[in-house]
This record gives sequence, structure tokens and C-alpha cells, in this order.
Amino acid sequence: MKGNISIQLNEEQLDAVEFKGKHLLVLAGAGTGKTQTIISRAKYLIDHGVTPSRILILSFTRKSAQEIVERIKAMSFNKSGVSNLVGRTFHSWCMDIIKNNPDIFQQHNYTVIDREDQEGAFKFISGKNYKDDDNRRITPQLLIDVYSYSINTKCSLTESIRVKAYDNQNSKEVYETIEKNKDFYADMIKKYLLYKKERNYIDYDDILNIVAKGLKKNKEAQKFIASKQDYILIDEMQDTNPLQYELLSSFYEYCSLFCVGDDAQSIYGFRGADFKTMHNFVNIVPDSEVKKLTLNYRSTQEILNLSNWLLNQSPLKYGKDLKAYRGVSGFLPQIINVDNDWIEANDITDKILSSIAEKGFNYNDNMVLSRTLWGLRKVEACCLEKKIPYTVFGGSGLMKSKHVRDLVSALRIVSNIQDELAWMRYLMLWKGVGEVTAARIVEKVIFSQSMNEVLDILSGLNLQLEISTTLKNITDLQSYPSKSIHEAYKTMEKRLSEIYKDEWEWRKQDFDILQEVALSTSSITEFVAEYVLDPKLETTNKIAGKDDDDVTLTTIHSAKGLEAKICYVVNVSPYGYPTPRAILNGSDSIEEERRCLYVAFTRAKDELYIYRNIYSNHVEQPQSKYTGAIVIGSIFVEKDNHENQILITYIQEKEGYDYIGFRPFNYDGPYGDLLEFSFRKLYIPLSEINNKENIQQDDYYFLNNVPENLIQNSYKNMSSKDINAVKYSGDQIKNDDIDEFDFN
DNA sequence: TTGCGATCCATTTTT
DNA sequence: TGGATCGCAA
Repeated sequence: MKGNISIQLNEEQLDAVEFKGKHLLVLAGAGTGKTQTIISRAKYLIDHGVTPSRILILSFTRKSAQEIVERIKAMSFNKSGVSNLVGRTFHSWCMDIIKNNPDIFQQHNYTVIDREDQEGAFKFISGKNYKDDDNRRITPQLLIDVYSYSINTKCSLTESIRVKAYDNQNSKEVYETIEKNKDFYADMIKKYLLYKKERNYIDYDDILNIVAKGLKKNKEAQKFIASKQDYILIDEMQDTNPLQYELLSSFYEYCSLFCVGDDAQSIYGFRGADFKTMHNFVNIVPDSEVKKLTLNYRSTQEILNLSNWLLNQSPLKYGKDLKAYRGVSGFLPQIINVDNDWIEANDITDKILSSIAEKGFNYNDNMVLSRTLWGLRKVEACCLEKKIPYTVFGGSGLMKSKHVRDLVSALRIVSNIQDELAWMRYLMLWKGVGEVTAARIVEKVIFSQSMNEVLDILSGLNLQLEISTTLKNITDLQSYPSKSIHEAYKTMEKRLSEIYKDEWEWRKQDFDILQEVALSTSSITEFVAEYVLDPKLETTNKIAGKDDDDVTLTTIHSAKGLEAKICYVVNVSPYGYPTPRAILNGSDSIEEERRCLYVAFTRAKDELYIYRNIYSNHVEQPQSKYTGAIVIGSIFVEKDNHENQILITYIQEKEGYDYIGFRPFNYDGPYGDLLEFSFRKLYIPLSEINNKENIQQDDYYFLNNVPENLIQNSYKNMSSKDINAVKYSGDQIKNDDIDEFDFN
């Protein structure tokens, strides 16, 4: 990637790298060589006689941790012991600590479960559709969020419910409602904790929690574990949450912390990270100092101007004013207006192709960034069509796909007989076995002491042969995960191919990769843990590029640390930034959206294209007190082009924020084009409109009594009975009137 | 009880 | 878009 092995550090970087005190936080702006600084610090330590195995490198994703380690190794290849240098995520580090010290933490035959399993557990406990006294649905999803947030931020249940279930509102009524329903949440969480315990499950949060709490309680264990290393180097410090700080606090005394991060790139608030914590670093960590990096090596000044501007629009003081080492290039970031997502995707892929054909770039000089995973779908489709090789970053990859989980469920049973979720999944795969039968079987086998016992019970049940054969064949292969995948595949292939039909051809290819991955683990238990912790091993890209030369499609969250010469940011549209949900959640979330966009912009080195769809063809809107403001607005009929439907466009306004790229209304700088009103389009079938004879093109109307379902399905089937379109002749409706609107 | 077809519905972000 | 859920027939 970045090939230069001898690295020139600037003064600021050198000052950080040669830090002599105990703990240090390096506050580093985007592109200022954060990773470089960590790498150089490691090299500096090694060069000054520190044994590599005494250095621990923590990063936010496994990929970036490994990359850092690789680069250090490349720089210090002649030093002895450098191959022992370790790079981990917080989770995989803690997993290792638990695995290597089962007695200290009292963890022996566990199975690590992921989000989908957690959902399964909560479904089992709470029922799928529990409604509380106020008829609010409490889904398994929500229960997990509440539980997880409260653990990661170490906050009270009430606070967690308020944030996750009540959109961060803090009115007296909300508190009263929470008080009323809190018992239910508490009850469910208690049952979940018990459920895990009975089945030897450990979830994501447990992995950190077990170690963090354990070390706090036991001074001796703390000293023992902490003494395994002298230096901890941490990347992406801004994403560290209170639980992780608690974990680190056990190491203050024994290790020296070297942390690097950028508060303006903190985008993991939903997981409990608070960017303000960075500002308190010296108060939280004893004997610590803060240094800054301000010179940007990545981008042109034009790109930084836009990024700086974005932060400066905030009421918060980020205090970032990035200066480009490279200076100006004369090429301004471009804003491209598009009518719909397909035009957007086509334009991006055309630009990618011409960047290669006309400007001599490679595929991997191009990167497409999106706030959401599905925002990349249409670009992906266009890549397929135009035969552009690409790799998708972020989201669920191989390990979350159904067919892989199906096969892995067999392995999980063998490694932990109490793994009820795996049992259910495995049994229900087979023909003639549904939920009820599966549950009956589970009841019989779950308390078995050994696989032999299990197999005996199964053989007495008159089931089809493959069910027990598969398990039998892998029982003795516990220490050979790769082999057991192979064996399980042999007996399950027939059934799986029946289930997945014509999808099977491409699905089955994944098992080769899976076997490959499993080779590096030494037991099924370890393999399962590994695959839960790193669930997005190589997404199979349908068109592979030569020599890894492909276009990167990525969510902004997965783009941390990435960069490319040409970046395309999709859907910087009304309600793209901030999203309706963020608006609803209030200023903290809105600021996080700003930082997301900032991360996206600052990935670009040379060229930045920002796509905006002003005429969004589906209506997204906050389900909140603002609903009325959106439905009631000035509306004009544009044209009748959709078989018996009229297309209306209405302008949406809300005080405080404009919806497009945080653009203030009075701005007239070089990026003035970022300002637009927010237009929305809505198709309404003529048959649904009462006095349709009044409707004429280019006339202004307003709608009243537009039912919710019409708004949600505006484009397709609309079935409402009471749309009332009347010619508008009065004043505009003001916000005060929203309260009178009947939303029920 | 299972399994299939139809319909509804929601849709951030990740370890 | 597809995933989850519902309703119905075998």
C-alpha cells in the first residue's frame, strides 16, 4: 500500500513518537499520519531495545490491526522477535485473555454467540411481538440494544431505555413511561443472563465485561494479566467506550499507553463511544499528556477546505483546521445532482471507467462511500453490469450468510452440546422437522454428557440417517475444525442444495474459503469464537480483479483508515445527512452524522464527487412531532406521468436545520450549491382524490388528512380512502398547527 | 405439524 | 429489496 519504508517524520510526529512520559494521547486530524505515528512508535520502541512481544497493538478492526503489524514487520525485518508482535481488536484481545486463563475467569466450555443468536435467545425469552402497556412493540432487537448499551456505557437501565427506546428524549412523561415499563425490560434481561449461563454462551459484551470486571475485582489477576506487556498502542481511540476505558484502567499501573485518535471522526456513539471523552483524557488517565498532529498529507487543500467548512458549521467547536501539505491542485470537489439512484450509480461507474481509460488510474484508486450498506447496492449492480471488479467492505460477509450458519450449527453442537440455538437451527434444516419436532428432540438431548450419549438418543428416535451421521462424523474431529467442515459438508450437501436450489451453485463456493480460514484455528470452539469476532472475512466479490485491483465499495463506518485518489460519496441528499432518525434523536446524533460525512470527505486524496438526489423518489420522514410539518406544506402538481397517478412535489422546511449537507441558509461561498430546499415527490392515484377536477398542473395545493400508509408507500400501491386535495388559497401552515393534526 | 405461497413491513452504522 | 410473518392446504 504505502510503499516507502524509510519514513520521514515531521516535528509533531517525531515529538509524539519519542515521547518519554507514561501515557500519551495523540490528537490527530484526518490524514495527518495517525497510523504512521503508531507504526513509528512501535519501531522506535523496538529500536530502543523493547522486545516486540512486550508490545500490544489494539485497533478497532482486525484488518487495520493486522495491517499495522505487517507494516511494522516490514520496517524492522532484521530485528529478532518481531514476528511475535501482536495486533488485536479489543474483543479478540479479551477473548485471548479468557482463552488463555480459563481458571482465572471461570470460563471453560463456552460458545461465543453473535447478534443473530442473541436475537434468537430474546425471541425465545420474550416472544416475538411483546407489546407494553402503551402498545409499544418491544422487539428482541430493542432488548439487545438496551442491554448492550447499558453494559458498554455502564449506565443505568432507565438511561439505556431512554436512549435506545425513547429516542433520547428526556421529558417528564418519558421518564414516567419508562418507570412504568422498566420491570419488563429488567425481567427480560434477567432471563437472558440466566439463559446464557445455562447454555454456556458468551456474547460480544461479555467478552469485554468478563475481563474488565474480573480484573477490577482481583488485584492479583490484574497484575498477572497486565504484566504480559509493557506497551499498549491504541489506534482509533475516539471510538473507545466507557467499558473499554474500564478495561484499560487495569493496565494504567503496569503498562504505558500510547493512544491515537481524532475526536472529529468519532462515529460510534450508538455503541457507547463518546467523543467528548477524548477531551478529558488527562483527567481520566493518570500521568498522561496530550499532543497534536495537524498537518495533512493525504488530500489537496480544496478537499480539506470543504471538510473544514463542514465542521465549522457546527455549533460545537471541533477546533480542526486541516492544512494540506500538498497544497492546492486547482480541482474543486464536485457536487453532482441526480434524479434517482440509478442515474447516480451509472454516473459513478462511468466516471470510474473513464478514470482508467482516460486518466490512467487503476480500479483501486476509486472508492465509493455510503452511509448505509444498501446505499451501495445499486452501484454494485452497475459494477456487475459494466464488468468493473469491486470489493464490498462492511456489513455482513461470508460468515453471516445462511448456508454457512447452517453448516456451522453442526460444529457448534459437537463443541457444546448445550448449544440450544445451534441444535434448533441444525435440526430444522432437515425435511419433516419443524419447530415443534426440533424442540422435542432438543429436550431429550440437551442434558447429555457426551456426544456418544447424544448419538444413542438420536438413533432411538427414528430420524433420517444424515441427521446423526453428520454429527457422528465430526465428533472426533474437535481439534480439526477444517476437517470437520469438510466432513459435515459431505453429508449435508444434498440437503443444503435442496434448500438453496439455484442459489446453491454460488453459495457452495464459500465452504472452500471457510475450510481455509479454519486451518488457522486449533479447535472448533476457537473457530466458532473466531468467526463470531471477525464475521466479514472476504466477501466473495462476483468479479475478481487482477492483482487485487478492484474498486472499493464501503460504508463510511468501515472506511476508517482507508483512502483513495478518487472518492464518490453517494446520497448526500435531503435526509441523507442527517438521517431522519438522527434528527429525531437530537443534536448529539445530528453531530455524529456530520462527523460521518467528514470521515467520508477526508478519505479523498485528489478528487471528490458528492452525489445528491434532490428528488428522492421515496418519502422518508421522521416519525415524530415533525411529521405534520412534512405532510402539510406547499405542494404543486408537476405532471401526470404515471398511469392515472399525479405526481406532486412539495417543499419541506424546518427551522434550525436545512436538510442538505448542513448548509446554512445564508452561505454563499464556493460550495453554495450545497444549498437547496428539500423537495419531495409523491405519487397519488387520481382515483384516490376527491375533487380531482380541481387539479391542474403547476397549481399550488396542500393536502390534509394524508394517511400514514400513503406516505410510507407513496410510490407504489396507495390505498387510502380520504385524500382531500383542495386548491390552496390561504397562508402557509405554520408549525403551531402541527399539534392539531390528528396522527392516530 | 410442516411447508409453501402471499402479504406485510421496515430500512444506520459494528465488535 | 428481501426478510419476517401469517394463513392455509396437505
